[in-house]
Amino acid sequence: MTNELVWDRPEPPSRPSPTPLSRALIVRTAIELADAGGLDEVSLRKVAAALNAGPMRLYGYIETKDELLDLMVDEIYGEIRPPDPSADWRTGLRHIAHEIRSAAKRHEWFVDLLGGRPNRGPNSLAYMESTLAVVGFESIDEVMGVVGTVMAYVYGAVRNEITEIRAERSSGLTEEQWQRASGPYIERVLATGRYPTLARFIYDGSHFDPAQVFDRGLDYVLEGIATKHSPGSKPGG
Amino acid sequence: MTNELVWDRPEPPSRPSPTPLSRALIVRTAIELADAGGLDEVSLRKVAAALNAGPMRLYGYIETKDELLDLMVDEIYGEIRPPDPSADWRTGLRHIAHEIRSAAKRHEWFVDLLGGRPNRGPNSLAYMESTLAVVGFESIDEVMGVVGTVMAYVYGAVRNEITEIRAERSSGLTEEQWQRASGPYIERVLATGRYPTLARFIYDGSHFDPAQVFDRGLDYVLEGIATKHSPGSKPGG
DNA sequence: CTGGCAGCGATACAGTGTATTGAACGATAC
DNA sequence: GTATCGTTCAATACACTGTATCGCTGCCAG
Repeated sequence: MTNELVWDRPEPPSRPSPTPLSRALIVRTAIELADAGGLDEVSLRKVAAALNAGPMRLYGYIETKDELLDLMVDEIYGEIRPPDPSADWRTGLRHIAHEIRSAAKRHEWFVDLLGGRPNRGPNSLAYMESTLAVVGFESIDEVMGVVGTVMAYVYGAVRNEITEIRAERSSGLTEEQWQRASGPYIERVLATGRYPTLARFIYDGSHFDPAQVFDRGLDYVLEGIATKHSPGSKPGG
Repeated sequence: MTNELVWDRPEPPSRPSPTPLSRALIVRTAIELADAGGLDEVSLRKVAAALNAGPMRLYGYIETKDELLDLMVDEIYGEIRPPDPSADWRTGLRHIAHEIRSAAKRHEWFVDLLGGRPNRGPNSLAYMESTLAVVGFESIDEVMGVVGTVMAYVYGAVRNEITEIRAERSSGLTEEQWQRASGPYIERVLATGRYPTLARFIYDGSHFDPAQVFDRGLDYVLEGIATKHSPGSKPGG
């Protein structure tokens, strides 16, 4: 008994010449999806679909989803241009801080993944290398303290900035507008008089360019380091 | 036709006097679960199960899971003791920084939620109020810049510290041990000679008490602020 | 032509947040 | 005392996640 309707099978069962895949291609696709729609758009099914593949196919190139995320982070580290090696520590660190900030603005999801787990990819290591190298004190411990402090500030500041951008986007309002006009809740709370300083800030504070805010904070940090390491107070002392 | 086996229904269909619930109780339970096993243990089903309830019952008290997370964060803010209002700005900010750090060590998940979305709960607002109030410069803009900088540093530093603790716990090794002995990967990479400073740090760096590292960085930041606002350089100028 | 093999798809499973549905209860109206 | 109503909860269902397993398919070695 010959089976009927053999001629309109859903697809010719022969392979439809699957797109060739590679780690790099998968990572690039995932980054594009994340840039467009945030980390929520990076699921193995969605990434695979964007590559005309089934979800399981990715496991031939990637151990686990976390590994994919690590690769994405390392890829972004690769976008960060190292400072001029001849630069002094201050301009070098400032350069790196700005690089991180602008990378995070290009890829907002970057900051969601940054502190999450230690990163040991090649680009990440190169980034750490050039960052440590630009600080020229002799004591390696001091170098680490300085770099760690600047990086902690950069990371926290960028995270705050991105969070604010997202809140504005999702509410369609500027933070300033939001704070002034936001649902009756904040108004009511402030009207209780229990938060006088906060109220003063919200009503009277002028809101600067985020880049300026970032730079001012960075200046505080760098100035503090310079003060503690000024000529005369030898490093290591 | 009488139904057979009516007597051994899975449960007497009358209500087994369900535990009375409340927002506060739900939040407390969720925090306990998170403290014990991280945010992964906070799913609506697990929280509900810990309260002998079905998952959907929580929705009578909570709009969405994100709201639960917000409530958890606000609860932790409530644990932070405000600084002595008579303290000068420097000791006040230092106090708050330490409070945040110790709260994050008690509740490691705290840092995962911190920068995620704006927090407007009552405890969070009270925390912001007392933080802003402790900085006594006259220009509200300057206060904001100072507080924002310190908080960015604190947030980034705490996050790094918690991340390191987690990595150590999951590998069973100290970061130092890990770096020195870790799988051949790091060794091999360092052996390429492309990361001389990094190698020097890993091999020669002495690893301090995390609390000391935190304080040193905090001192950098506070010192920088003090320098820029030293008597003579009037605030607002 | 026949076997193994490698790569890939389909299926399956346990878990998630949440919408919908329906059943049981207490209180209220007659 | 009975009927109805509204509230409160549990059960079910849905779309989605990451991933283990399995079985098919086409290619290459013999």
